[in-house]
Amino acid sequence: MAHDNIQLPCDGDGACMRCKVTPSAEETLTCCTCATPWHVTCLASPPENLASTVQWHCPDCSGDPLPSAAAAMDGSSGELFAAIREIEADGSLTEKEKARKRQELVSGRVEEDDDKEKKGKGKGKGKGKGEESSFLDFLDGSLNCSFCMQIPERPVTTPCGHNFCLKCFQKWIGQGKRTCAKCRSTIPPKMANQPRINSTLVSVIRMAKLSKSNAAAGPLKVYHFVHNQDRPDKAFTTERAQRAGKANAASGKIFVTVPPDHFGPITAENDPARNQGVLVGECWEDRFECRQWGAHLPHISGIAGQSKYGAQSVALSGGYEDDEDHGEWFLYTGSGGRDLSGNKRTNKKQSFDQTFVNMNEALRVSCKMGYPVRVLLFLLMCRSHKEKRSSYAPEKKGVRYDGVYRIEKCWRKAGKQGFKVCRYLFVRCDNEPAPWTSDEHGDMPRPLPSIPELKKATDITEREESPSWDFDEEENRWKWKKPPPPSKKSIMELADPEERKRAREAIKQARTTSVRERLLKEFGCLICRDVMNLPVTTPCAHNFCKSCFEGAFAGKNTIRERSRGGRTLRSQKIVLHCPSCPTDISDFLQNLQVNRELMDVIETLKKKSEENQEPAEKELSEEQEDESEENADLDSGDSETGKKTEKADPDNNSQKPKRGRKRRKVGTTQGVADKKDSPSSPLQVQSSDVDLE
DNA sequence: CGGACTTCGAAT
DNA sequence: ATTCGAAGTCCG
Repeated sequence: MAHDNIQLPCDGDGACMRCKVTPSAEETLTCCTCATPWHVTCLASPPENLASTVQWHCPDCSGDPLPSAAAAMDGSSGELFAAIREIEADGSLTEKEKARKRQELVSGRVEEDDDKEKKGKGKGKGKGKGEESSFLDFLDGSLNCSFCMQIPERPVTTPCGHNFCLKCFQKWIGQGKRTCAKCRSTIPPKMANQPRINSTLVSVIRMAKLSKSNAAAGPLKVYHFVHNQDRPDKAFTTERAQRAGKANAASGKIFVTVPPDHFGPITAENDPARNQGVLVGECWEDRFECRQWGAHLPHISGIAGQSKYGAQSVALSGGYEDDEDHGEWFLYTGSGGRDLSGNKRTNKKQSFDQTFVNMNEALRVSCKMGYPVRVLLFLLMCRSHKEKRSSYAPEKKGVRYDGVYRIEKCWRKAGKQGFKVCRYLFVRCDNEPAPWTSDEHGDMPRPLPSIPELKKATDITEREESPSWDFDEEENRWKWKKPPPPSKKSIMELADPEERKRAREAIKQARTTSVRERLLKEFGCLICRDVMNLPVTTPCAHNFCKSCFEGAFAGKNTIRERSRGGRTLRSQKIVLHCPSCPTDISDFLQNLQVNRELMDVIETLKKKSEENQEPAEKELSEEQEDESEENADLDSGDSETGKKTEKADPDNNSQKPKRGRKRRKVGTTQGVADKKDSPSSPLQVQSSDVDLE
């Protein structure tokens, strides 16, 4: 569809997008502003002499940007181009350095010193060179933002399937550019005005960052607590549950090994399935899934706790009109005081005073003791659907773990409805940065905010003794200064040999399935639920297999012929909604581009998981040896669990050239011996269930 | 949009 | 044993 008068650069593979030929070096001209290669012979007005070749601007950079934007920017863009030219002319810089400097200019960010940000803010974790390189190895540079050449921060994806940092992208747009910096496709105005963060890519990057620590993970430590192992992997799987709503579902298996009365962050040693713990910013579809990862156990109640012991977590959902959320700190309202008799689970009306009993008292105990309280935020319940959503607002609905907070004070006051409510001041105290910041470090102790309502408060409670969870000045991090309260549950459960046995099984199972599970969780197509094949990213930042996405609109035209009385009138555009949200994506559908960068990463991960398969099996067999006396009943017991097995693998494999096979020929004889046709693991049940949605 | 229906853990 | 809770879904 390329018209002759449209100028196009070379694509990511170096082929001219106009004539489809890959030009030789002599025939390639590189723009000195944006560093994009162009095919000389396809240019409408190629440079006339050598001098102008050296400092050549491509048609996109030399021409005026959008008139309105150019007017708004006035003379500054001229200065910018001059500065960029200067960088390009500097022979002492490598290409990468030039790219970085260009990006600094465009983004307005000035970093005098490369290492500065890496060294600052101690935190012991040290984003040293080693970690960085393994991180890059893993992603193989395929996701790098074209502006800054780094792993994209807050990645956004253009409809043409290219990924950039949100900030870099916005600066580019701010310069009046309306074409993709990589392929020169036009960027639709909606994307330009309101780029959405691609949360799947965020997950990719997070996984990549963790890959090193996971790879180095040693043998599993003794679990502390495991229960509900006979439950399904996912809540809401039975037919009955589907009929009656999600509340009917048996809540799923608990994946982490913390006791239900565990305080504070959930760390890697209690996460045998992933060996990463529950990370700040982790999101779940609903409260069932959140519960399975141990973050907030009650399925309905907003507060997890015991009145004599303390509260472990709270859910912040905006269900109480008196709540105020300021991010790093917020005011929380206690429970009770509402008449929920019968089935009025949604009654918002207060009909009597709240007192410090039950869960409210549990929160007060945590306040007095200075325990860390996990905070779960219900997304899209605090923020209205209607208000213009910022780039930072997650596009998914669900629950997000925001880290641990301390309750610095609590009191009672008259609520908006006249009845007294219990109030709690939560202040963040987590070693990981909050999901909404780009900080490298977690919280530092901060002064308490001033709370006007305290003047009218009664029953004010403050901490008297020193807090259990506090900031350690020497280590520069939050930690338990006093031992956390001992779990009252775990000891009992550990004493039960039956539980122990099941726990071991669960851990084994978790290990063998974890890679695949994570792939599925992070890269599942929102339609087929399998790992994405040929991923496409919508402008609203949702990801699907190309075929699923197209399938969803099969038979629907984007243009409707309006006819009345036999006469054809003007054609009218049809609005087609994204399968995951109400965004109109009919324009995007017209020219569907695969997110090849994302696809590459998925391929890498798939390969990696194949390679991991063998070591995992080996470890499994070792473990089976040392508990062989228990093995007899293992196989018989498990067979009825109609688990959702991943059936799509054979299909996928058959479509792709089998690189894995080729590589394996190195150690053929041994490889064949190791490789069984069907894994012996008991979770490979016959996949009779074609369990769709 | 509001009511009926369901689940699980905790507190009593 | 019984009650209740910052839930989720279907149905009218």
